[in-house]
Amino acid sequence: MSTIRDVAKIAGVSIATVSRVINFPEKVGIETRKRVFRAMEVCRYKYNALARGFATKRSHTFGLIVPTITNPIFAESTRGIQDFANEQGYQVILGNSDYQYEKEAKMVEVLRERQVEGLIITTTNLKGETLKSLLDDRFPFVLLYSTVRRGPISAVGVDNFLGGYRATEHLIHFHHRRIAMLAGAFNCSDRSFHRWHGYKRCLKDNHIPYDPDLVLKTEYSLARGREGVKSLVSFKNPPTAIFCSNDFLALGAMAGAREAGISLPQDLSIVGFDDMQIASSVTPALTTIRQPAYEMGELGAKILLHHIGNKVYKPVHKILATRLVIRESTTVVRTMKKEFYKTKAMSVHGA
Amino acid sequence: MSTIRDVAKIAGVSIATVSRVINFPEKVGIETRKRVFRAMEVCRYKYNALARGFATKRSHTFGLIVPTITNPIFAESTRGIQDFANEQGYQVILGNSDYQYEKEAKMVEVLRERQVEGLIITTTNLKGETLKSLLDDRFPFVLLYSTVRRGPISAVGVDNFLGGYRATEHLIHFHHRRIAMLAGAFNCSDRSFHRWHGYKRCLKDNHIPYDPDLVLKTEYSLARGREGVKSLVSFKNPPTAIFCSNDFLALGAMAGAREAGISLPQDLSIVGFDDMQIASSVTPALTTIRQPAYEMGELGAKILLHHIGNKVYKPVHKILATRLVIRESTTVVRTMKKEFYKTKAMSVHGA
DNA sequence: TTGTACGCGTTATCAC
DNA sequence: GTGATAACGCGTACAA
Repeated sequence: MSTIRDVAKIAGVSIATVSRVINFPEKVGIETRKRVFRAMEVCRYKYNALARGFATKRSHTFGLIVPTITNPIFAESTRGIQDFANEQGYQVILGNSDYQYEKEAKMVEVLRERQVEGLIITTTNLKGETLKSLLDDRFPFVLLYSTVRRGPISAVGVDNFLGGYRATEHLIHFHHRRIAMLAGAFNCSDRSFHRWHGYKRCLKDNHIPYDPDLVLKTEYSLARGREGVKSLVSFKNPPTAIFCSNDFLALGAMAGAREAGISLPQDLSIVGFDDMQIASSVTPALTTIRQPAYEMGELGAKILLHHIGNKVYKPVHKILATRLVIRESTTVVRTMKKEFYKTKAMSVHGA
Repeated sequence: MSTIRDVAKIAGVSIATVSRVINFPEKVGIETRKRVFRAMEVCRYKYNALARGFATKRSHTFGLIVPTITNPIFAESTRGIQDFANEQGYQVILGNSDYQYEKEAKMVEVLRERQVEGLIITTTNLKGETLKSLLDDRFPFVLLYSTVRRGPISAVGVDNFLGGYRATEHLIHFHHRRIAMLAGAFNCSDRSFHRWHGYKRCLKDNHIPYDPDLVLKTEYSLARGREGVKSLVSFKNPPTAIFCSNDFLALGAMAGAREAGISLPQDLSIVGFDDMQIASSVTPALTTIRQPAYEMGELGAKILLHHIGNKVYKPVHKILATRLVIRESTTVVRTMKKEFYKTKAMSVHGA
């Protein structure tokens, strides 16, 4: 590979001039410029961005750590991040933590050694050493998908508590009282934990006793959703509705329920969380809590770049709005159907 | 940030020794080693992998270009790539082409400037300048998802022709004769083109006339699948089955068909291509051509690393097996149901 | 407008 | 076992 030295020699100028042609062409005489460009062609010169990064101490790269890119919701936010980053001349190195703190910590280590200028992390452990040490070193980073309202860490996420609350409320509105929850393991994500809190609180506010047997903590996957629902419906007093901590779990639960001979949504209402693309195209279309994933990623990248660019660090916390998207996977509890529509008619009259 | 120079000074050794402690600890006396390690702690030394890359001309990075990471099938293969790469001490920079050649070309440019050691590309244009110039420069790269059986370019993919053939054959076996195809635009991917050829050929082999009106070339998305099916079923002589070029299109088609009041699979059989995770969990579960995405990615990365490591370049072509996964979205054409099962019974006797 | 010279953090090749 | 020193390719003062 030829370098600016080769180009300089061929063009009969100094390396500084070549460098200028690359970075500030207008600062170089038109004739010299042309000569340099031709010289570049002659020796098939290719710019070395890594060398620049080394010289300027700016890699124009940042690291992104997600639980796993195979979850479409993370793919979505990743696109948001990439699109903005690329536009700004940044590239992103992607790593998966599989919801394991050790992998996350290792990845942070590796990426920092690689001189990424900043990190976007969907963390598995909000309280871990990793984030603390990032903070100590004043290393630019922002959390994604986390509900952090204050403190020194920048984050963009949604109100998971409220999301859980709304999902549950929607079910209660449909007269469900035996409402189960398929939750992601709490040690994997504070998100699931907050959603569960929202669920619990909503139950309480509506004077529905909390039954711990109705809460299954499991891994975020189709397979676990499938299994979970089967165990749930085998109870002597099974739930009439399930709130799932993410759409994978919900979609898996729908499949599992059908395998168990349950008809949806008549015999079992299901609500998810995320609103991944496919959620609106399945049957019954999934009722779910929508997270604006792409926007979240975009915003996260924007904030990170801002941190990188500014000397003074002022953490920013953004809570984006979620939205309950009511589709077909939830309906009025069977025994209450007549009742429900009567009430409905009345309330319409009342309005 | 402190450097090996600082460490050397504190430990009272030369920078060469510090470097040796980092790379070949056993080559350094135990006492000196300890002193160096302590010095590292003192000045909170962090290794700079970028500087190493600069010095050794090995970035331990490679680039990955996919159409879009939001398509779960590409997320799957990406995981295969990452897992293998990380294991080998490599990181991957991810870029999206959105099936646009210009974006792909630009991305290749950017990544090469970044000194990635190799490239894995799911290309949009097999014949373009980009790949040619990569070849000219003897730059290590491998194609993913492409059917390339010979020539100078390394590739791992599946037999798209055969996949298209088998999908169509399956439909014909179910007595369908009006078989439409929802295809990805041919200028976006040779994959769709080959699948279409398989479809056409199978029709021919079974003496079914090819009707160009039954082939819709469109973008790979849920929305386009939805629209496509609606236009298809509005024909005076509508198809009884549709072969979709990928699962997104198929899933979209299922949703669209239902919106058009068609019951699945009785009135319309649908087969997809990819077998993305969700395909087995929808209703009706999607019959599709399975591609081993994760393995494909893994193998691609393996081949790339091999190319990077070896001086002599010998292209390798791997065609992985696809598999027709018959689930619930395809069935015997309505009018032929009785006929079909009679034949079936006979053939059982015959066997 | 153009050129000289140095620095960035590491590896690598010699000597000792 | 250890140290001195020259690369690596670029940016950037500063000088001309």
